[in-house]
Amino acid sequence: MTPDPAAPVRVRIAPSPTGPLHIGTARTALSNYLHARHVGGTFILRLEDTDVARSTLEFEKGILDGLHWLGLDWDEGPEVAGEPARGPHAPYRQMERLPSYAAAAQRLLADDLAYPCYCTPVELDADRKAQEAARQPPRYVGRCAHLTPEERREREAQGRRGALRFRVTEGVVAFDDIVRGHVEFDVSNLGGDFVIVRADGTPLYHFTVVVDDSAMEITDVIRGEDHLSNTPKHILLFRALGFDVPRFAHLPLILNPDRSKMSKRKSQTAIDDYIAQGFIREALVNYLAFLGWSPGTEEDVLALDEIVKRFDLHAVHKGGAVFDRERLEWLNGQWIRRLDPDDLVDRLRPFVEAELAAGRIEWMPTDEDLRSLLPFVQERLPTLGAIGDLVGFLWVDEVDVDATTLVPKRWDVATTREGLAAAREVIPKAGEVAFEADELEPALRALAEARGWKAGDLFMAIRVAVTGRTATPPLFDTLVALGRDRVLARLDHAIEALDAPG
RNA sequence: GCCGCAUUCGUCUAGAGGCCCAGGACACCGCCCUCUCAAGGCGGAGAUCACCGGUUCGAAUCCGGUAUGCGGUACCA
Repeated sequence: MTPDPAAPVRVRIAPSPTGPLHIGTARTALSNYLHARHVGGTFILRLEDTDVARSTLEFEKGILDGLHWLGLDWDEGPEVAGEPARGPHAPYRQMERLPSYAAAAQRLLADDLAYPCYCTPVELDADRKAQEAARQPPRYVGRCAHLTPEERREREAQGRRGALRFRVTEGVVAFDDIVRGHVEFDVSNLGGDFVIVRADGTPLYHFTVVVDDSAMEITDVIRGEDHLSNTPKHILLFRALGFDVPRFAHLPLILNPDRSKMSKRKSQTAIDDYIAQGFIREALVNYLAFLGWSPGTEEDVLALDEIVKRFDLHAVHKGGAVFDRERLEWLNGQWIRRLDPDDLVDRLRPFVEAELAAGRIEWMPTDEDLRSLLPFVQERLPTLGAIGDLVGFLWVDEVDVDATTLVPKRWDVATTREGLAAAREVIPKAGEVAFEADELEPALRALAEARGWKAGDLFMAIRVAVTGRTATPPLFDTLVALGRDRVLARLDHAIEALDAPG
């Protein structure tokens, strides 16, 4: 019945192209991937696009791109961008597998395990309302369950197209879920005979998932807990079709802060949005893997290959996990700091370009420019998208400085003017031979000491003058990055701003 | 309503009868480092292990019940 424990593991991720790649889908894909790689199994991608009304090619592409971006490569999957389908069970797109569902439906029909149902949406709605009013659980009333062939012909003759309903038998369906253990459902609570093929002939999820999982020889169905209650329907279908029933593993849900199922309404759910903000794949993968699972050690920053080694489906939790963006950001910072500098430059570039496109900076730095900033920028980036806020002042002609922020807390306007003027004199001299931090810092410290100023106050005045802000990377590295001429010009500009009335 | 699942610091988690009057991490607070901001180091606060019974010499860990939450209940997936 269940797969031979020794048989090679085959798992799949089966997204519906009805929206952008969702955090929950990514996590399910990751769990499947981790399990497959951990046990040396096969990871399959199947597109469940039978909801034609909501499925689009753009969403499909977005989901595939997102999965690739995460580094979750599949062994078998549909043809994309000119690449042929991979794997022995093509096609991997359900709308291209219609004949197999039709054949399976035919078998069920022939065996009288399913029947055409001509009930209209209006009738079904009325049934449901009546049941609700009578405080009964909603269930199909069986109006079409026992139509004679003549009655069916009659309806067809009237031009009515029947949906196909699967006959739900009696009894208890039990299975041993890998994460939840033994689970039982009384079939009488399933809501009666359920539709497996729409009146327009397109098959429904509960049906296609069973036909395909069987055809693709899936051994382990790893999916979200929201499918737990659907599982008995699937098992009934597997049995009716004479198929082996796979093992199941239902993952805990990812939750909104209020502990409801994570939703677009209450949380940021699209992977694309996280990418756009500068989260990196290493962090996202690391974070997602640790939602509802832990290696049982005190390690918390782990690369995908290390997670693969440690991953164990049996150790996955049963309880849902709230998505904690703050923790993701921390992990993102951890991973950004671990990035190779050249790699980081490559990843940063699109975000700098975005700053330019948004008009927040005025020109593009070169890769060398970017690279030279890394020693003091890398550890200050919680996300790649923070680059503009951090050092955007480097790539504009002038910065806005207002007299109030220019004056350090312990200083007054006159001292500030004096300090900046003195710095204006000292800096070019100190930097004459080499405009470097090692030259500038001692000179400015000496200046502060000579005047009896606290170095921090002088530095703050200079910082605001040349960057327009009070929080920046270390001052001397910043001065070097700006270059002598721009430093002097901005100092002059700041002194003018102090002199300006108001 | 019915069915199912779940419940350890605010959050993610460690824990599989004595090592736990519960450990780590994020966030928070303080100190150190320090030119600001980060990063880093050190320390602090934070969980009567949902509750009530039971089993046991001993329970976060086993059993039963209760509560609460969540999921499902579509000709969506």
